[in-house]
This record gives sequence, structure tokens and C-alpha cells, in this order.
Amino acid sequence: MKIATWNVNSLRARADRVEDWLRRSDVDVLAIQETKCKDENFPWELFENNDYEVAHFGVNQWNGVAIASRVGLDDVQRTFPGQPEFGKGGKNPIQEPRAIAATCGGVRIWSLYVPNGRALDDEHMGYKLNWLDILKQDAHGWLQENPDTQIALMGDWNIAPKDEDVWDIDFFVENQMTHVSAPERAAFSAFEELGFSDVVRPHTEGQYTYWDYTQLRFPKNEGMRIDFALTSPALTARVTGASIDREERKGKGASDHTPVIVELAD
DNA sequence: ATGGTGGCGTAGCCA
Repeated sequence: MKIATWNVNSLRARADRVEDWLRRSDVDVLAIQETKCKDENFPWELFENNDYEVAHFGVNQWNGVAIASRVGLDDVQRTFPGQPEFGKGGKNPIQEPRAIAATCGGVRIWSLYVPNGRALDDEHMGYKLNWLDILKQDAHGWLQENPDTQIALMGDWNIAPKDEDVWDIDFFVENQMTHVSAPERAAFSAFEELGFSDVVRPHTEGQYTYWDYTQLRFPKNEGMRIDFALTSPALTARVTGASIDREERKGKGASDHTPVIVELAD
């Protein structure tokens, strides 16, 4: 079985590329982030025509997460318990469409779009850290409930856990950039302390998953590793390989993120 | 190549 995660940066703008990629990648499950649409604008046919079931969570033009699967799609869950709300300036707070789960082929798949943070002193950063803390507490409970459960926390984590995960750590620190700060990294490693593992890194040393559209970042390979699949111990034991599809970042009309793929033993 | 982002929705926000 092959499972993958991909921030597509608008599913409508990327429909043709997503369809092409589904066909050639041959993944069984795809966790999607940033669909950037409501259900009424979601390209359901794209998945149906390729024999994938799909579940979507989107309420406006922002965020939006989905899971496509051809190995079953059961117990769909939108938001995690206690997921913090956000509204800019405290106005009209909602539980944003940043988390959806489904059980696919015996694996509890989460498609996660972690809040960006925007700036170290922005209210969005507090939201980001709180959001991750509540998710961590939930994940802890799931593992305690059943230590053998197979969970994949997949998505755009908007955190670069190691210095090598950005093209120039000095640039990030000097400019007080987000994604590399100590609190963000602590929020990420908290999942590893629970027993979740970044199973992609050992197979993709030195590779990035994201390159900003600006400043010729991709041609210069000035990227970041911010998309991850964190697996529970029982699922980690099944991992046979992983890859980052850098080819998908090339050409006109690419997302700024690449697909990240995990291969599992049957 | 005298450039230097893209998407939504149609101004400005978000990343």
C-alpha cells in the first residue's frame, strides 16, 4: 500500500496536475491540503473518474483538506476534538478546515494543514502552537486507547524541525522567520516524544518538500522540508520506503509543495 | 530574459 500527502495550493487550479499525478503515482491514499474551496466547488468527478473515494472539508476559499482513497474511506472525521478556533483579531472565530481523518485500509489517515503562524509575534503563532498542543493531546489519547493502532499524521506542518530543513538557517534566524523557532520545533518534536516517527526523512536525506514561488527559489533549490508523515509505532513497523516527488514541482502550474509518499508492507 | 509569485475573487488577504 502507498499513502501520500500533498499541499496542492488550490485543487481547482491544480485539477489536471493532480489527476495526472494520481495516475502515474499509483498511490492508494492521498491526503490533500489547501483545496481552497467549498464542497460545492470541489472537483468530485476528478476522483470518481479515477476510482477513488474522497472526503472533503472546506467552508470558504481558505485552507481546505481532503482524503482520497481506493482502499476504503470509513469513519470520516472533520476537525480533531477540541481543535482551537481562529478569527483574525478575535472576530468571527471558527474551527477552520485544517484537519480531516478517515480510516483507509486499516490505517487512520489524518490530512493536516497546520496554521502558518505568519510572524513570531503574531496572534496566529499562538494559534499555531495551541492547535498543535491540542492535537498532540488527542494523539496521545489515541495511542493510550490502543497502542497497536495504525495512525498517519500527514500534511503540511509548516515547521522545519532541523536546520538542514531550510536552505539557509542563518537567513531564517537573522530575519526572525517562522517555521524554525524553538517553540515551533518543540511543538513538532512533542509528537516524536509520543512515539510518532518521521518515516520519510531516512529515505530522503537532504531533500525539500516546498519552494517558495518567489525569488527563483526552486531553480536555486532554496527550499524547505515542512511536509511530513508521522506514523504511530505499529504503522512505522510497516514502512518499507518513502520518497519526495520533486518532479511535480517543475513546470508551469505546479504547486509550491511536492507530494510526499510512504510505502507500506501489506 | 533588462525579468524577479500565485490563488481566490475582483480588493486585499493569505502563504
